[in-house]
Amino acid sequence: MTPARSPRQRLSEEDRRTQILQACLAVVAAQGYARASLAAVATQAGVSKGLVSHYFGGHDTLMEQTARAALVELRTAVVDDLDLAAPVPQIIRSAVHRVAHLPKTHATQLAAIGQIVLNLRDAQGTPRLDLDAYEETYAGQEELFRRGQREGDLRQFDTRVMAVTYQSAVDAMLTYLAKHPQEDPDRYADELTALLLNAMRA
Amino acid sequence: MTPARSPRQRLSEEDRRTQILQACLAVVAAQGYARASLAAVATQAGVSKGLVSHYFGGHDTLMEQTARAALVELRTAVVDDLDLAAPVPQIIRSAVHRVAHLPKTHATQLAAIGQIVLNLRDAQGTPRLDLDAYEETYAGQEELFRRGQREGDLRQFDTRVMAVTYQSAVDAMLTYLAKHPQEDPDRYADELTALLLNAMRA
Amino acid sequence: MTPARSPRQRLSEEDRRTQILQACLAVVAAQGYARASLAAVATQAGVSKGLVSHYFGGHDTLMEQTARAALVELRTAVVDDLDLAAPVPQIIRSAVHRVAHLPKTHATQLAAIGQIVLNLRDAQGTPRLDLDAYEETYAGQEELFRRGQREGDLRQFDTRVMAVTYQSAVDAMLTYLAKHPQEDPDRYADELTALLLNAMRA
Amino acid sequence: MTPARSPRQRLSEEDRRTQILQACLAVVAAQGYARASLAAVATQAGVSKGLVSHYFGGHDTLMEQTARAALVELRTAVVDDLDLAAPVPQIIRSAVHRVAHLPKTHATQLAAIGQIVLNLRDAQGTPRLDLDAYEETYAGQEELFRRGQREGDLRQFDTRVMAVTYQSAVDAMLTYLAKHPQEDPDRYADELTALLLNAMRA
DNA sequence: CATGAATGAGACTTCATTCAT
DNA sequence: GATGAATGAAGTCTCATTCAT
Repeated sequence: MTPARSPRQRLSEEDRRTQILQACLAVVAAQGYARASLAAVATQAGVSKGLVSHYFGGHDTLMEQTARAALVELRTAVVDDLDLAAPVPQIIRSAVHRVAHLPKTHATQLAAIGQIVLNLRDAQGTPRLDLDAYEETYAGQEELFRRGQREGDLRQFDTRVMAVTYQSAVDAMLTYLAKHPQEDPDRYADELTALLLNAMRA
Repeated sequence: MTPARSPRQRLSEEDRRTQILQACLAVVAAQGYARASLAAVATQAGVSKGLVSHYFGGHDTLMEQTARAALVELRTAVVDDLDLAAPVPQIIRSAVHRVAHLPKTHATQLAAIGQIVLNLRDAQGTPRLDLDAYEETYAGQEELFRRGQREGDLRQFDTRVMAVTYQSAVDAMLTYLAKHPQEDPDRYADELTALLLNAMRA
Repeated sequence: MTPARSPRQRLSEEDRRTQILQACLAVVAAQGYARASLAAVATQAGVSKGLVSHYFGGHDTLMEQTARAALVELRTAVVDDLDLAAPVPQIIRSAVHRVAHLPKTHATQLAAIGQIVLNLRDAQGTPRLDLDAYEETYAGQEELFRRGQREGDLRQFDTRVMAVTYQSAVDAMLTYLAKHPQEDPDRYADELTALLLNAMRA
Repeated sequence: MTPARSPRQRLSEEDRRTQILQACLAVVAAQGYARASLAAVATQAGVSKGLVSHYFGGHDTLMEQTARAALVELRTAVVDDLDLAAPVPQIIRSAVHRVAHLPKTHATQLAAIGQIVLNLRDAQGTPRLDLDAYEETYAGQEELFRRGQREGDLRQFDTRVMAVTYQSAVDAMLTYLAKHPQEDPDRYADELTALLLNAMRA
């Protein structure tokens, strides 16, 4: 919680940034967005408040970059090594299983992203990290679904509604497994895959 | 934004409380949790800051009561007049359609509840309005699903996973329709009902 | 602590004033000057805040009148029935004994007066209930001492220093007995009288 | 009243703390406890409100530390260089004379301590700086008196009553000299010493 | 006469941000 | 480059006071 603090260590800019981003991630996940003051982040990182401002310009920028960095970590964990040439049902099954393990391996990232996305706003009060990230995701999934339909693995359905539903089911699995750590992720993933493919398969 | 302000109007305690709760709901939905200061709420309601403190004791109590009041409004809008004796698939279809219309009729309630639930925390930093409300909801839905299975309308499946998934699909519909107001709620509801019943039906 | 409250009782102005003064006395003595808000006094008296303002004009006036009323009660308790024609040493002995019993019978008055005298100030920050009351007291005592000197009961000494010292010794007895309720007031009074007369007597 | 304010002067923590404590002492002595808000203290010290909170954590802590610091100053002024091996009557004479000069040299400390001790209370409303300091003082004086009795300089008397009375007489001298600056402290001290020793001496 | 709803000033406190060192 | 002392702008909350009923 309060890492050692050797005074005046000099690090490269790159190292400093990741050090501070990780600290911010940890504080937001543990304490919530409102309590993640610059002072709290600086303490967690073992640096001075001034340094945080210096590297990230200010509070909001730090939060935004923290969210983006966490999102990259999640994407990598899910997509890495996924065989995108495989039949669509198999891709779905693999992806769902990978996501099911995120709460155990990337709990802080999941928690922090939620906090930041929902709370970070611009001067007018509108959300700053709009869910356009989702739009991107939906498009990719629709394309996947359409390939499955073309290849005869999936039946005909509205790919947009399915993409939204699919994404939501996966998100819900995350929330549920995060709140119920004793559940077996793979069992849930199996059930969910069956449910989804039952709805999709030709 | 700044409603007329006739000086020193006297209202009953009941009226004042609902007036302030509505104002809080509006501000949280429009500006986000962090910007919903007592000052902002008071301005929106057209009353003094002191009055808000007087009636709600403090910031956190106001937020909690706002969330609870909004939740009651949503529940009423969905459950009211629903024929609970009907066959389960028909109940599901009706409920999904009603929920689909919430973004148009109860957008502020939906937005505000999300903000408050995610942000309101106690002194230790743990969420204060835990999602135990969900647990309650899941239990009710599982019971419904089991009745459908007994009556032969639904096939056998894990009712807990299905409840989580069902709820998430409905929530996602809400989010999606809120962000895409040009979509036809009933069309989406039809599609989603088909998808869900396809996964459930015997 | 929270007296019964029959709504809208109508009392004469005189009764209302004493009712409120007593309540103020009690609150100041028990909670201290800073906590004796008009609201606290009104609650203690079982009346509305508005009524307190109405009868006393405001916070400071109420405090001043409370102190004056308490002082009158104390003076009466000490001086009443005192045989002012008796030899001076005897008067002193009687007065000291009476004062020694005040902490048991007039504890609230003693506590409240101290609080108010020390805290009540005018707009410039200077004490408002100046200790001119003491000046009056000193003058009376000096006169008494001089009579004793004329009558040969007391030796020659600086009557002003003696008056100040005498008053302080009596005040200290009050404080001491208030903090040590198990002490016997009459024993202390005997000792103090002996001590004082030893310093004064011819 | 409003000292010069060079922007952003940087001081060591130690210097800042004493600077703020001195400012608090001055404001409490001049304006009274109730008017010694953090804002008033900060203005007097020529620093921002935030800094006062930062160094002292809060209002009550600041007041307590101010009182303690002032008490140390007073003790030092009285006890320093006092020949504790001298005969008891001579010690008393010296101490009384020193105390008699405090109103001229330490008026603010005297006034501020009185204010703070009487007003600072904890959450339950009970005094926070209890007069246990007095208990300590009484014990020390009783010991001194007993030595005088053993050595034959003082006659037999109740040392506790004498200690309370002695302390009160000295306190009263302080109050009196503070209110009558034209009085000669040494003359008063001479008179008081004579009076006290008359009561004590064998 | 009496109430208590309502206001508004001001207190304390927390932080993001700046800047002298 | 790095620190942390210092500022100043909110924000929450408390009350004395006013006034419609």
